[in-house]
Amino acid sequence: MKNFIEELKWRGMLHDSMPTTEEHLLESMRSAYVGFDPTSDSLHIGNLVPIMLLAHFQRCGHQPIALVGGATGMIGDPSGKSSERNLLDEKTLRHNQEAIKAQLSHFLDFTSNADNAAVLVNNYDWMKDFSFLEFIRDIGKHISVNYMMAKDSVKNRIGSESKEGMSFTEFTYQLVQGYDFLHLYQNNNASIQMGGSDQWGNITTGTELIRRIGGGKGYAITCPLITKSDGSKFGKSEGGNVWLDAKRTSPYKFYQYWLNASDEDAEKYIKIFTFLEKATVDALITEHKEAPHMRLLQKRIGEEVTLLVHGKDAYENAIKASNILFGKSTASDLKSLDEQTFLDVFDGVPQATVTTTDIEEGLDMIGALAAKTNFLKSNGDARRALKENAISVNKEKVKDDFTISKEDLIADKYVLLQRGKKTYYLLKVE
RNA sequence: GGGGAGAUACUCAAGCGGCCAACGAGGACGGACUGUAACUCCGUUGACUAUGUCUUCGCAGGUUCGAAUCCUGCUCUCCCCA
Repeated sequence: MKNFIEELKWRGMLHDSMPTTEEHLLESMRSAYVGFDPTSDSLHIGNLVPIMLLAHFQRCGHQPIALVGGATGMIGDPSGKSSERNLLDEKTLRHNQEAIKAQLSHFLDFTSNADNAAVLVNNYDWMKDFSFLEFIRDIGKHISVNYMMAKDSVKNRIGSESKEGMSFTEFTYQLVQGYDFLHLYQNNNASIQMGGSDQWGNITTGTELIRRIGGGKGYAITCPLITKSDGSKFGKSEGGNVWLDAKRTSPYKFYQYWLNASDEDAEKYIKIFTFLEKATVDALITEHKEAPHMRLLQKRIGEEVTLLVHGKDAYENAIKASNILFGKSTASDLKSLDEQTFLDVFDGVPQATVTTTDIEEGLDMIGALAAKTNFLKSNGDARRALKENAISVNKEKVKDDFTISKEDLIADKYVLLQRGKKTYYLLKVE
């Protein structure tokens, strides 16, 4: 049995654990669970850390349990600034649960016959028939309000600086989550709950219940919350969350998110988000430091994580797309792309439509940039940009005397316009 | 209620009768450099049928050959005294 705690330590994934957790894990196979919020049908990379906790846990020979918080998701965890939750109907809940399981199965083995095959549970299943009266009698009785009030998640909300206050529902959250732990302890033999360091308070409420009601011992392991060296929030790009679902965040953008990590962050990420061995990671870091401009670390993280989440084809397309946007690709590279990949790459780029007649007559650059498309705000702006040598058609710099003709079409209907290095416009011919 | 100062482009801020599409700084964008980074350097930053024309300096009038600039009224902002 591999030492899970050791593994977490060198990866920088251990924030805190209860005393004797390590011994408990070394004794025999154990089961640990992590909760996921099913308010959406996709996880995002913010969920990746707890996922990796479970994945490493399984690789160390233990059994991971993924808990979908159908019940708790309705309440809203007061740790952090959750806004009011919408109630999910059961159909949506089940749909989300299946989608989440599909994503988790890239990291966890649900199907093997081994003892430590992963399990997915939904707390809605045991909470939905639990009446309020039963709950306050059987569970609430064992935990004092004083104990609950001492938690940071509660203190922060009822202190005098807090303007918001907190509803009874939110206050109850820790009890419900705590009960999950007790339930899994009794029914799934789960003795450990893992989560982000903000979950410590909620987890200990669970171990408290296990001690008082179950007469046993529960353990807690938390991991640090991931930060970025520039202070911005991990897992967000301009467009919002970076999702694991390719429909929400294209594999190309997903790959780019990792590639754009700073050197400092990359050293942390490669330990946390890949399964690479310590020796490999150390070698990579040394190599990276010798030639930081090669960005070996970022590329490797992007590769490992994209392969894991989206698979080989998607990863290769992401590389191809990256080379087209940032590498020295040519018009012929562009034309070799099939239409779907082309559209994926330029997803979100401003588009405009011109007629086939425009192209047949030869579309001049002023028309293509401003007069007919409004990509730039005036004809003068377009002239200026041309004079600055800033405009490319299909990745090749053009002057103001250039006209777009049939030969420039990609997949027979697109022309890629570009101002400077990063600003793209897509001209569609109909 | 009385007195004073002000309103200029994305922001700050010069200009106080012709040389003003309006100094300068920041931002933004582009070019060179670079690691799809940072820094640095250079350029662009009202519109257009463009060595020219048109529309802009709180709003509306007026004086003048000529107004961002002077005058009158209005709107708004800030400050001081009551």
